[in-house]
Amino acid sequence: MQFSAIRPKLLRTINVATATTSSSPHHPSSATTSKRAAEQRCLALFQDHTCNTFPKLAQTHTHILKLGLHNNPLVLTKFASTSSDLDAIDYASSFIFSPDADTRLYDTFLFNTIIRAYAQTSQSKERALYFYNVMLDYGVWANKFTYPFVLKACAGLRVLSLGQSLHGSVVKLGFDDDAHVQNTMVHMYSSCSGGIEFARKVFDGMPKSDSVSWSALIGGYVRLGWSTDAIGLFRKMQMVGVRPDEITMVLVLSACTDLGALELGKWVESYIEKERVQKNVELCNALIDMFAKCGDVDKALKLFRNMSERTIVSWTSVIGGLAMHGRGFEAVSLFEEMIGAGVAPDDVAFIGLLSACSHSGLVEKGRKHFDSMTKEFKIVPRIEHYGCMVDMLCRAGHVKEALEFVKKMPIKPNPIVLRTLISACHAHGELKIGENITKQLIRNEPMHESNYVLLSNIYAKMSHWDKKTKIREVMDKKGMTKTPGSTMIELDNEIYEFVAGDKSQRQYKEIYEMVEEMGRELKGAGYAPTTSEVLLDIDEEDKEDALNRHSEKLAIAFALLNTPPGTPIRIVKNLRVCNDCHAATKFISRIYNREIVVRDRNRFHHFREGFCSCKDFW
DNA sequence: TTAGGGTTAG
Repeated sequence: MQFSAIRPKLLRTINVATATTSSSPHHPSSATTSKRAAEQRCLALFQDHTCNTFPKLAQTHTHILKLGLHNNPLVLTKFASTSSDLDAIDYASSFIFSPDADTRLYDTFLFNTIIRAYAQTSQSKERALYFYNVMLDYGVWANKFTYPFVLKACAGLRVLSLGQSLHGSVVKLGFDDDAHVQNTMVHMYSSCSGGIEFARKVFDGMPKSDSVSWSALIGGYVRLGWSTDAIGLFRKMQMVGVRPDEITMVLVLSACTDLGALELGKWVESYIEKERVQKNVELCNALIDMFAKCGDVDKALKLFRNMSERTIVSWTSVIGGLAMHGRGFEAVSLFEEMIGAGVAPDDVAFIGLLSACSHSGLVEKGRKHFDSMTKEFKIVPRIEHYGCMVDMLCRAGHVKEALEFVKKMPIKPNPIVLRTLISACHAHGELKIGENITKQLIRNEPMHESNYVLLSNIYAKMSHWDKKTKIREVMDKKGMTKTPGSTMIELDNEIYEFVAGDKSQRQYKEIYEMVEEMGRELKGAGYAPTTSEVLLDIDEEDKEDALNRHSEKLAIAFALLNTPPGTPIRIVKNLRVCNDCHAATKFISRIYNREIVVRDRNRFHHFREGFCSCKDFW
């Protein structure tokens, strides 16, 4: 951890502070005011909530100097705690730690105030820890209030070794029996990579746990993607009689969202109603996100319309939800409604909007809003925004323009952008360009499996069969492991997970018979398997067999066997749905007269009567 | 005169 880099910045702000003071006139009346009254006047300045921005704070600073209170501890600490934006906090601390400051005034409360200010701001966790070190350097003792701040900062940085050393200090000073400190320790460990076992250990050793302790642990499980276990923890929490609150419910909903478990999500919603958990904005946002990502975007929209108070997250969740379901027009008009309502869009809202334009082929709208993002809203585009634009141009078939766009981008394209370009080159016949980009990408990312799949597809299209065969050998030689595709389906409050060629289900014989039957019906209806999707070096018949064992097809067969005719089927795939499964699912929706909703890694596909809502662009 | 867990995208 590098803390030394912070000093020069502080010194620079000190110069700014001095310049501001010397240029301002000195009022003789201030000098005659009694010290006590000056202090009161100064503290009153901080009651004004508009004073927490940098320019306002600088103005306040001038006043402080005028009143001769630059070394008053009350004023100093109030000064630091008022700040809420990073520049302002830096400014305040540069003032407090200026070379002429009276170091005898430094106490635990003063440091706690500064550490808290930095720990609460997302980009300044390092500075919180830096000032913790400064505090120790000055020989000022940390108390039980210091550690929740410091541990929180460490959680944000996700550095396990640092957290362990703080844990050591906590034990040494005897604060490890304090409930707040214990809960923050669970949170810290559960946020650090590789720390979940430690979090569990602290949690298990706690004499008493409350909803905060459970939420800290459940949150860790959710962050790791251990959603099923997170739900399991929630059930256990109920069993031991700890009442969940709105934050616990946000986390539980987040786990449902990850699993795509709509029925479970609905149950959680009714639980919230039944238990009268306070439905604040954040909980409503989590509900909206859950419904949108579990396939019921209309319900998400309804909840959104009924909200009395909305934040940018509410708008973004529902806009992103519509985009994901291919309802780009509605997403764009909701975005425009948001601006009309006076809510300023942020960078995330623009990602939702641009991805809506991309998924629905709204190229002109996309260009217009991308332009307004930089010019009107002064948001600097990140690689994700450029990525959306490239994706949008590629889907619309403007491959040449997309290539030009990438060349002109002020930032280096990341592998995601390059893969988008390569897929477009493959789809629109720019094979040579696609091959070159892929080779370059493989040099940068030699262990990324999908780069080889892309190259293999390009060679197949170029009819370079020998080169295509070689790719498999290269992959084997490098010992690359493929992320196994898996599909989940929810049935009677249980979640079933399938992987390719799965035989772990009790029903597996019937499932494979059903897959066979589906295959016969599909062929009769004119479906031809897309065997070029299969990377393995095997003959055509075996390839067909490999496709039939894809996890999506197994899950659909399972659903056809276990649900009444005519009921919709909802499945969740961990990767992008493959070409062949997409084509097959269209046929299945018609032949078996089922609406099939597929959530893949990127978006939703609604299959109905032989068609998909994505109009074959995904 | 200070304290703990949460939501959008990638």
